[in-house]
Amino acid sequence: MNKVLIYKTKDKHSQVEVRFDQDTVWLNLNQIAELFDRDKSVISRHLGNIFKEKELDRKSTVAKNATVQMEAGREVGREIEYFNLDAIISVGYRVNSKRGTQFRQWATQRLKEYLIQGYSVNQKRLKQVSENLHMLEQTVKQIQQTGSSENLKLNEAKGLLDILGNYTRTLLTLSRYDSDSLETDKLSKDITYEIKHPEAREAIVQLRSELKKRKESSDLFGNEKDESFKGILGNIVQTFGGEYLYHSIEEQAAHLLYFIIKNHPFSDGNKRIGAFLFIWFLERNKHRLKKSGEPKINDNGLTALALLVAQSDPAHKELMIKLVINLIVDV
DNA sequence: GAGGGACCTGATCTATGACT
DNA sequence: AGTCATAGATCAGGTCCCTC
Repeated sequence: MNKVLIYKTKDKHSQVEVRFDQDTVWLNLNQIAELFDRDKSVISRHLGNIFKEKELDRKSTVAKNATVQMEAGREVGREIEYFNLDAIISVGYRVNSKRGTQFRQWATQRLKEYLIQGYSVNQKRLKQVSENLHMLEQTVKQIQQTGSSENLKLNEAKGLLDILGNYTRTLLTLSRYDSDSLETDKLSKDITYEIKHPEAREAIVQLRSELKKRKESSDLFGNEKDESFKGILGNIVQTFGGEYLYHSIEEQAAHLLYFIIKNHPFSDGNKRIGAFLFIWFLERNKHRLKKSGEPKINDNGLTALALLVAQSDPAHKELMIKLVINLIVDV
């Protein structure tokens, strides 16, 4: 949830863009300076004192936000500190200006309206997203059942793309897939196998020789174009503060599938390798792939997923990742 | 104590030239 | 041609010092 409103001072001489997010408002140093009609050095000093005197906790009132802005005719990405309403109000008392009082009244009123409006919009969107996602999952499952005995042929794959395309278009009309809709407590955090390049490489070599026997692979199959495959694996297992950035087996597997298909690290066979390593990785982690004796995802389901990922818009990466996770997560 | 100007530091980008 | 290092420009955020 993130919304920007414009606050205009009563004399209309200045206006400030105010970000509403997580039940509070956020302003950066320059905006606070503009708001209270004081030099930014004054605001900086007041904020310093507020935190030094422990009137407020810096950690809970300051957020760094990556912003891209125009500077001297070029785009510059910066991490700018934003201060929440508590910090702004504290500064307002210290600068003792009329502007401070006016702003507090305005912000409190807007915040109230925003919370009421934001809640109803969010409820509506959540319902829509869950309905659409359910339909998409059902489609993939249906395809698995109807084609379980034989591999999907090219024309079937094309038809599948059309079907999936329709559902994805519906989904894409939503402004953003809600990041909170996945129940993360159902994910398997017990990652016993960390994927490594030499072993993954060896698995691909075996896959190639199998496919070669069946004359289903070219000489370029599984040939690493550059260092990008290593980069993908590094990305999957990256850590922050001693913990995996992708905390669960499902998240790591889904990202593995997605990155291999979308980044094309191999000269040929990216979709097949992506799908193969996806299953291989889940098996190495002893992830339960079977539900009441039946595989949660079979070859054709996997083919459908690989094709769907391949034709998806990179802007909807998170949606694709969540779809993959939803199909393998224990429910 | 509050306010403001001058100045410093760090981050990020572009332009440029040397090198492979 | 592509990569890398460096300088310069610009801005955010902070400190120092002086004035009121």
